[in-house]
Amino acid sequence: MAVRRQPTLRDVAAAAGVAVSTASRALTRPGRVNADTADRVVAVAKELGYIPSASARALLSGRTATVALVLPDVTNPFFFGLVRGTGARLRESGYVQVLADTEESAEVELDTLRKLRGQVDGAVLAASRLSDEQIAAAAADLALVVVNRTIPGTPGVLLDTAGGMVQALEHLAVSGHTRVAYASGPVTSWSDRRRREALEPAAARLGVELVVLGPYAPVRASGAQVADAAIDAGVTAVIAFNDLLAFGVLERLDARDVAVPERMSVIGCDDIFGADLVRPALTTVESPVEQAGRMAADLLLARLEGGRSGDEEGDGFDEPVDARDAADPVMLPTRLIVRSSTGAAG
Amino acid sequence: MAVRRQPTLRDVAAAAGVAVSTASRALTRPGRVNADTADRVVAVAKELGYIPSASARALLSGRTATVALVLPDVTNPFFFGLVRGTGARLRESGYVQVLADTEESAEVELDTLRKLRGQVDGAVLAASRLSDEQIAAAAADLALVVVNRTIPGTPGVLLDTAGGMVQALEHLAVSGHTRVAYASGPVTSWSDRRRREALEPAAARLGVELVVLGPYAPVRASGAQVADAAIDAGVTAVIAFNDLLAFGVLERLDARDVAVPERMSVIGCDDIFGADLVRPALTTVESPVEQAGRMAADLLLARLEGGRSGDEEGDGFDEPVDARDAADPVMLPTRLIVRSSTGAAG
DNA sequence: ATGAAAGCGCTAACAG
DNA sequence: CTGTTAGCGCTTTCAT
Repeated sequence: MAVRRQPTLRDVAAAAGVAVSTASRALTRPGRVNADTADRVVAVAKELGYIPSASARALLSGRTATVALVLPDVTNPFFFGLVRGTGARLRESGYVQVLADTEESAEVELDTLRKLRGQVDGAVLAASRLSDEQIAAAAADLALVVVNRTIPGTPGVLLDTAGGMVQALEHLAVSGHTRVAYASGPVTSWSDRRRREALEPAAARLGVELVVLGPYAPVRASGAQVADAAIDAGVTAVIAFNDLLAFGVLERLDARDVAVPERMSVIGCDDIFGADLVRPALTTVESPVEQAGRMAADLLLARLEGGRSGDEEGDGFDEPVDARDAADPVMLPTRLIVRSSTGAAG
Repeated sequence: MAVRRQPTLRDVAAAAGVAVSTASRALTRPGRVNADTADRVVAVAKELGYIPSASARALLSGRTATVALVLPDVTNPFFFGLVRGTGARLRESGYVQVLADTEESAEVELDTLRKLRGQVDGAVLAASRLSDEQIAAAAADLALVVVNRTIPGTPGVLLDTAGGMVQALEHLAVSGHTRVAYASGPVTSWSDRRRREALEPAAARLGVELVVLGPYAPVRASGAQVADAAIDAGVTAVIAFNDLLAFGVLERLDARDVAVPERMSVIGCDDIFGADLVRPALTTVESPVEQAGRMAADLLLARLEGGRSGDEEGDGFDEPVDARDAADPVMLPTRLIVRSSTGAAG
């Protein structure tokens, strides 16, 4: 501890016998200065353990080389791939990634976004709990990219879990299931709505009766209700909103001595850690989350590095809308992973 | 997008018809300014959507109100509690927590620490991959608290997993096991060394033969080797370095048709997500990780808020060592959670 | 090629 | 109680 005072550029310049401006150039633009001088400055800087002050640089340039990834819950396994994907891509471009956990609270999320403004150059917003309007408002103050949301004017990347669920339904239909339940997630979930909208016509097409259960909180504990409701409904298969819920379903079915998959097939979504660990192993929909993270970071960096919207001295007139702002969000395909929790209709 | 220019304090002051210094005081020290003036400034600030620049404030004060939690792998379930604990405690004190993932690499960790200097007021270093010397050196430049490491002069908090493992051994001994394997973790692991040092005398005391296997990479894939080695060694129980490894052991035993716990008992460590999900459910050592996080944050905040070591103009003489620097690190107790993967000796 | 000086947004003296 | 001034560490004109 007992942190010692950091050497500043002035110290380096003094020690090297040059002006601060020269030292600055030597360190940031080695080409624009005498080679010998540059070498000496660099040597001195290293010797002194000089590290440029991020605050000072940020104050001057307005850029922090830092990007935030804002998540409702860092410990949700679903986001792991996202963290890796954005992190990798950002590091490649010399950015530092910071993670912000909003604890599933819109209020905390809003507050975080406010504090972040000025601290970071931009943010990737995943599974936001905010309304479209709130996000749009926030996007006016901070470069934003959303994941699994469509906000007009804000770039985003989408995971087509609805498509994966349709694959799941097809898989069940082929196995002879004619009555299948979908255990839906939170009413506020954009993904959930999309899935129901995709499952209904698919069920009709496949000649399968679809029973929509719920909504349920997408956690393990809700699985018991789902399992009971599914048995009541007389279905032979359940598709759960996510793997956590599916885990709970498996537990409850086990407790009630309902054999899986003989009497009930179970399908989850996300392929989180543990899906292949439970017995029977869970059939689930896998999303290219890491790729989604990389793409989200790409979109953000494109804004940051590219079209710097230099509206200094804005005089009240609205800026023309950037053409790319209107671009459709990227949609990434998902796929069904078949494991032993699904089988022929009982 | 199309981020608009942020209003500065100058804008606020101008709009309120006061000097910037007055505006500054009104916003930060409402007491030291005329109430009416203060109200007006605050109103104007809100209306303009003024947000103080973190960079400017940091540049001036040298403090960023930000603390980093540095982890080898954010997606390792073991760290979840830590993230929550430090996060909660830091938020209480108005600090922002940023997570840095070092990808299990000493090099990245060192680099991260370098970049962090100046960006954050301090850092909590968990499961560092650095040498004691490297950590000590880093601690000279940045307020540091370590978790599960003992670095002279650097405060830390320890999880007594070694104690938990002794409990595990006792549990096995009571169940009649007389020959037990410990599947050890990475050679660089401080915890692993402590555990072996604690298990050996405990085994002698309990009249149990202890077979140390390994070292193994603490991942699921290594579990197969562990299981095979345990069977070879003729033990009736395995204590694994962590749950991930134990999961792998369970898988392999299942594949080889070795009944658990009838022919082999299995114990893990950490009680990560999934430990109660696998079949049979895993007996494991649970650590108060969240509490550890809270304590680590406490220690760091104490340094940050308290004894500001103001060694301006250091003249070459060493600072006297702060008394607290030498304090023994806090040690937190752990406990065994018995589930169905352990039973009487086969 | 290099130095001097201005200024990013803010706070902390120091006057008034 | 409030305005003026200086300066945090750095980059960037503008001279030289």
